[in-house]
Amino acid sequence: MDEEFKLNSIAAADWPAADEPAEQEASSKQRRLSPAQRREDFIRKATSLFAEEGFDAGTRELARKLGVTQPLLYRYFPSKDDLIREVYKRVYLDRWQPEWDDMLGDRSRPIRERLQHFYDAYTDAIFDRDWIRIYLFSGLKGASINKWYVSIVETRILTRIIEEYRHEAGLPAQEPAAAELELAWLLHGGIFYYGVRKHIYDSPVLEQKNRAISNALDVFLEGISSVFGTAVKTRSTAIRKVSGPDGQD
Amino acid sequence: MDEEFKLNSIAAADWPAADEPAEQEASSKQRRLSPAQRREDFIRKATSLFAEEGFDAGTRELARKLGVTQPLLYRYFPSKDDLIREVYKRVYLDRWQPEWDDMLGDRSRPIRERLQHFYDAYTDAIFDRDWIRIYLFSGLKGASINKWYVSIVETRILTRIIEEYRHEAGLPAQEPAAAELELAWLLHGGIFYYGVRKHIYDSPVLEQKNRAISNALDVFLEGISSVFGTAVKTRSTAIRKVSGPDGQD
DNA sequence: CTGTTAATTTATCGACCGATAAATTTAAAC
DNA sequence: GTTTAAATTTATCGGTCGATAAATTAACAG
Repeated sequence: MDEEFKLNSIAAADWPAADEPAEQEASSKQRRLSPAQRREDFIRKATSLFAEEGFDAGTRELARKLGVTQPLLYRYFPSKDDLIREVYKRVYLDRWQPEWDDMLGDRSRPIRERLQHFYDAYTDAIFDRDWIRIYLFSGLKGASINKWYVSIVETRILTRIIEEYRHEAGLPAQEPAAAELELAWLLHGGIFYYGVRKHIYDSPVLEQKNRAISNALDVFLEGISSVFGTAVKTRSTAIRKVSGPDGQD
Repeated sequence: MDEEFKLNSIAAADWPAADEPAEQEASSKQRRLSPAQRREDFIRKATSLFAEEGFDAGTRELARKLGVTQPLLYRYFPSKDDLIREVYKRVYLDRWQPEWDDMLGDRSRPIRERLQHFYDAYTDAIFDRDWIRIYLFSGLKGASINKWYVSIVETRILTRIIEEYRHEAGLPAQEPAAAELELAWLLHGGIFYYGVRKHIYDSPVLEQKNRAISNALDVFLEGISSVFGTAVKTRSTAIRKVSGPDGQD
């Protein structure tokens, strides 16, 4: 892997000049856009097109969606692969919120609360049809940025979850063991799969996402404490019993 | 969805006649194969090719891998889509083991043991590069057989897990609530994601699959019993009872 | 060996793909 | 209004795709 990626690289629209002539507003009758705006439109529409049909979707269809002709693409991107790379960056890099890094490590709050806040926010960002489909498409394609992101999840999220759990449980601090990391993957993958079912399989999921997360965290934290051999105050406030949406059971 | 699927439809090689002239063995110098054998080879190679490159992989590349020319494909399949459908059937239908259906419902054994046996066997069958990649490719494509399979998982596996858990925990029998099913999805998705990491992301996973499953089941069963409000004998290697915060509040 | 059947190949079609070059048109500068 | 730069379109190329028709050739029956 000889590519380098950086989270939140403000790579947005900093090409020719996105702020000179009062930045033309998106009038529908506008026949020409500023290069920055046009480029932005290409990336945006390409993201949703590739998300739906995969990266084999044609450049002509993309141009048609933008109301322009196909060769225009090549004034803004040297090749289709370059466009794809821009889409990658937009999807993978620009959605990571820096505060997530601190969120999990804030020991002034109980871990149960931190995890709930984190996964609520994190899934708000990535349980998005475009994001999750492009994530899997790029994974199937073996894109290096996908493997890079997986390692980010492991170091920035899962390792930290285990570390913070161990701390709150009064266990000695240490590098998380492989089996512990695997348990964190169980939680993370289980939550992630909620998004897969919703956006890839188009399958019905429990409507209230935050409730699904809350129950998942309860099960995980309760369960992990017995497996690890030490209990931790975990339960969130209300839920005493899992039940249907209207609580009838 | 106007298609119908059936698990374990012995759809293997029952086309023209797969058993007449002593069924030619796969000699490398053989220039012509029996139609049944040729068709079988097409499906097999197509499975691995589509698994690697997606269903957009070309028919010429497929033929090349078989050492034949591309138009020959069309003597065995009316169209590429028909070939893809055959691959679907092979991957989705022929791998389901009928005994799995009973495995989960055998109340003469504790649920912990049943779940371990089931997931060991189930993942032996589906944590296969071809299977899991075609599963996701077809999901992204919106193939009806994929949606059908998801519903099979829900009715044949997840619903049963909840029912059996409730039974063993002494809870009243009832249709699993949506939130309960969602928790079963958490376990199932978490385990499934192990295969995704391994075969889609090509990411390192805990070597001993059965240990990952064992830990996952410990966490799940211990956790769910505190969330459901009733404990169940779960641990594989008998350990003390967890200090479940006794869900009554 | 001869004749027949069918498995396989050769040749090719029309559609679509990503990409390039040249012509055109818009918009802003003067 | 004229000029000028560049955004956009028109035209087109070589390659690949799925698919069809016709020619070939291997295998078997007699």
